[in-house]
Amino acid sequence: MPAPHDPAHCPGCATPDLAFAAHDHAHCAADALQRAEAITAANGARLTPVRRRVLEILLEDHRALGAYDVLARLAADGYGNQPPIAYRALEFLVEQGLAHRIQRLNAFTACAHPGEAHAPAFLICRVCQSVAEATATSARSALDAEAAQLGFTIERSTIEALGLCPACQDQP
Amino acid sequence: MPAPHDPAHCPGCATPDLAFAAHDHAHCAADALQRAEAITAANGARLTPVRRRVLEILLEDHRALGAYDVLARLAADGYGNQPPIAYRALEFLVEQGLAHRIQRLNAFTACAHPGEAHAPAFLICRVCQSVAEATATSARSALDAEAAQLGFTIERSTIEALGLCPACQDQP
DNA sequence: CATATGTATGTAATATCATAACAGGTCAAC
DNA sequence: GTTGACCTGTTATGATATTACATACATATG
Repeated sequence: MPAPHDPAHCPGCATPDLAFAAHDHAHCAADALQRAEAITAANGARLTPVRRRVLEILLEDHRALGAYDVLARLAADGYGNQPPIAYRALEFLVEQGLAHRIQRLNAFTACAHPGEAHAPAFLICRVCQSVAEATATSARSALDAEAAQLGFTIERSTIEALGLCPACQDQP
Repeated sequence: MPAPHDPAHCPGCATPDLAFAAHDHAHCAADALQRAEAITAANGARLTPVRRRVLEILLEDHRALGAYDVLARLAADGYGNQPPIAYRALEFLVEQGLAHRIQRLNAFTACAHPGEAHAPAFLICRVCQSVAEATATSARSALDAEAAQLGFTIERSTIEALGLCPACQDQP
């Protein structure tokens, strides 16, 4: 079992705005993969070659990829090139908390904080397409409170924002 | 120009949980149509027969309909039955603030509060499929604050929750 | 009234996203 | 080494959405 993640050794990982902060991305991705091994093992699930490869592809940068983009990459690597190949691997990663689906984009992104229980909000830059995970704890609890007042019980909620990331704001 | 909307005369309309409250839905829908006339006129836009009909269809109940569902209804009424017919009318209604798109469902719902500036959260019942608009003011401002802290500027945000409405909770 | 202009609608074709159903392969437990 | 669970491959199809172009309609203007 790998050592627990230590943000102190991961420039960028310590901040919640990982996608927007300069950081050692190779480390960031390698670390995520290592944690993925641990998490799936702990869950009794198998991080098979296809699944692992899909996670690697998603981890290449902090953006969201469509299932067919992933599929094309898989096919280039010699895996099957039918949609279910990609959808199944992506579904598995989402179930394991290793990736998230971005509703607004019909696309998927690697989870920036695997293993930590969280229900993030996504900040999507409409220029560079980068996707950051924000914690959204207070937004979510405000929403829960309002729903409760209406007698509605929330089971899952989606919070996604479209706009400009810090870098893209500076050069309009 | 129709009289301004008076919630006092619209049982249910005064509450934010319109979709879940018992109310005179015929009045609710008729009123929304009337307001739609006023709003489009004020915007210099035309509420043409197709567009009006689409709005009527969406207003039939507080649920979300897919573009192809709407299209089938239009075709039955003698309008064209190619996808752009429905998508264009829906897009128009969304632009005019008369309908909303529910990302999670790839579907559309009539706006419950047309004419009032708002950026609602949607509460979607997974059993009866009803969709309520919540104001989500505090959730949205919490989200804005967090994004601002990360240097991200939000232009549009989507807040959608899936769960159980009051009625469906009572009979599981 | 004629006609130019912008806007709306109709239609064909196609792109994009997603799943159902089944066949075959892999691997670990027994 | 057979069983059973799970994973992958493949075919087919369904669901959602857009592009491009043609036609019709409305309004403003000569």
